[in-house]
Amino acid sequence: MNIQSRSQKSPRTDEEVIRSCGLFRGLDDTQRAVLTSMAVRKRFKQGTPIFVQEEACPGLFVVDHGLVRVFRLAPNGQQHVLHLCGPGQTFAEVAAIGGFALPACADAAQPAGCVMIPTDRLQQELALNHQLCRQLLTGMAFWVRHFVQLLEDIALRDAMGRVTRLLYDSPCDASGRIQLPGAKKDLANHLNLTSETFSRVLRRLAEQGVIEFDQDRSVHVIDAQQLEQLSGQSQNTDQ
Amino acid sequence: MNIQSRSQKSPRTDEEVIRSCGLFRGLDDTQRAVLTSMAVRKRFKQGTPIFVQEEACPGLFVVDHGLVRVFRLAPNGQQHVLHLCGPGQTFAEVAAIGGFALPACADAAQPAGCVMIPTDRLQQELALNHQLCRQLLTGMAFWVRHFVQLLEDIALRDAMGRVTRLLYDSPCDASGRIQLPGAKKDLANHLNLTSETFSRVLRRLAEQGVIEFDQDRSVHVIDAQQLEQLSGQSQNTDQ
DNA sequence: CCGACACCTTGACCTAGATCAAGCCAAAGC
DNA sequence: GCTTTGGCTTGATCTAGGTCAAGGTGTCGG
Repeated sequence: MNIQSRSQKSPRTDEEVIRSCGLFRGLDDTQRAVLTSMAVRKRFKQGTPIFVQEEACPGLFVVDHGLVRVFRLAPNGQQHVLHLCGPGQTFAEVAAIGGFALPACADAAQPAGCVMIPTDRLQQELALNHQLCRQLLTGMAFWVRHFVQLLEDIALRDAMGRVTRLLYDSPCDASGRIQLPGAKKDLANHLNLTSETFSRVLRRLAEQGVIEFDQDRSVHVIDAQQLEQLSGQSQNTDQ
Repeated sequence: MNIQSRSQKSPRTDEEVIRSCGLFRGLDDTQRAVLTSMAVRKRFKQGTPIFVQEEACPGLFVVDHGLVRVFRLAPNGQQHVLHLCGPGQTFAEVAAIGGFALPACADAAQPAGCVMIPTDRLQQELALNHQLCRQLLTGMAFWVRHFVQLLEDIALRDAMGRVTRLLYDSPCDASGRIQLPGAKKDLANHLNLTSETFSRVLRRLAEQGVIEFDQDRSVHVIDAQQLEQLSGQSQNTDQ
């Protein structure tokens, strides 16, 4: 529900991709040039694994286009989607910066192109570059806050609360149309729900006239006010 | 289950407290001296609030002695315990470093003494001190990893899995005795369980001969092997 | 010593959401 | 074109864990 007019032109230069990236916002041109000079292009077909957890971290990835699914694999095979990364977002930053093994797996949920900054070069640069260090430190702090939020959602909200919050936080165009990022099953999993429950909750919202489905798999928000209200509260307090 | 012989002498100097702190491990003496020079002592009686979420962050806290409960308050009054901080642990680091409002509340679960490094002075220092910056960056990365772990636990494990993992990760003395940190209700809440469920799971473990209760509210691990096995797997796969 | 109170335990229920199963539809492969 | 495959919906059922209620126990203040 954050109005956003984005026209994604796919083939961008490495420098453009890095500039579009929130984690690097605040760096000046020279700083960005340094990063750009280290950058390596990576391209992944839909469904291909990008890396698996416990491996050494190859580098910090910035998504140019497509969609990357970052998920944690439990010993029994269950998985939990930690993050769906679209253009401008980063993944594997934590391991690249902290210098430890990858805590999660990633694959391409849609055909994806990324810019990668190799771990060792990043580390070299961090050892010298104070401004970059500070920038990433702030970025990391935001990242922790994000996870605290996610934890709260999963711990304190019911299914309806989680879904409405997802919708409320999703970018939409001026007419209130939301393009869901990725498959519903992945979104559901990210919210720690089954796709069945996710589906049922959406139906319930449609029945209550809060949303409508468009033909092209997107969601149209009718009653933004009620959506906000539902997403603001945790647990079911209505009626 | 990590054997640990710690004899906690309560009245420590600020410098000692800061040295004992994991987040600052890796700093040399001069660096630590800088931090020490900024430090402010804080003392809290049991039950008193230390700060509430949404407020500006007063500083980065390091626990000297006692126990601090960091929790997130939902609009409807429910709360979720994010962290129980004992000696040597930090809290409010994220907001102090990132420079934003506090994402959670804190109060003293037991009478507690802390060393606080005020936000503004920390920020000043971060602007200049590259080594400190790098150190905290690594610390932050570990912190994110910790939260990912926590998320996985809550999302992917059942009650038994979460409790056994808590026990397995808790420090014990040489004879396998674990002193539970804080009240059971807080521990249970941290695991996103009710105290009732927590209680039942412990009883079940006792019935299976994995643990025993000591008179002094501590837990004695009998069958460490089985505990490890139970804590290693997610979801119930036995029998 | 006697409440008062907060924590913990235990039992009896109850519900949100998982699981199972069936069917639909669109894209992909042949 | 037909078949396969994978995602999505929907209904019927099951269950882990929450909720409610009733003690039990330890601690504190008087």
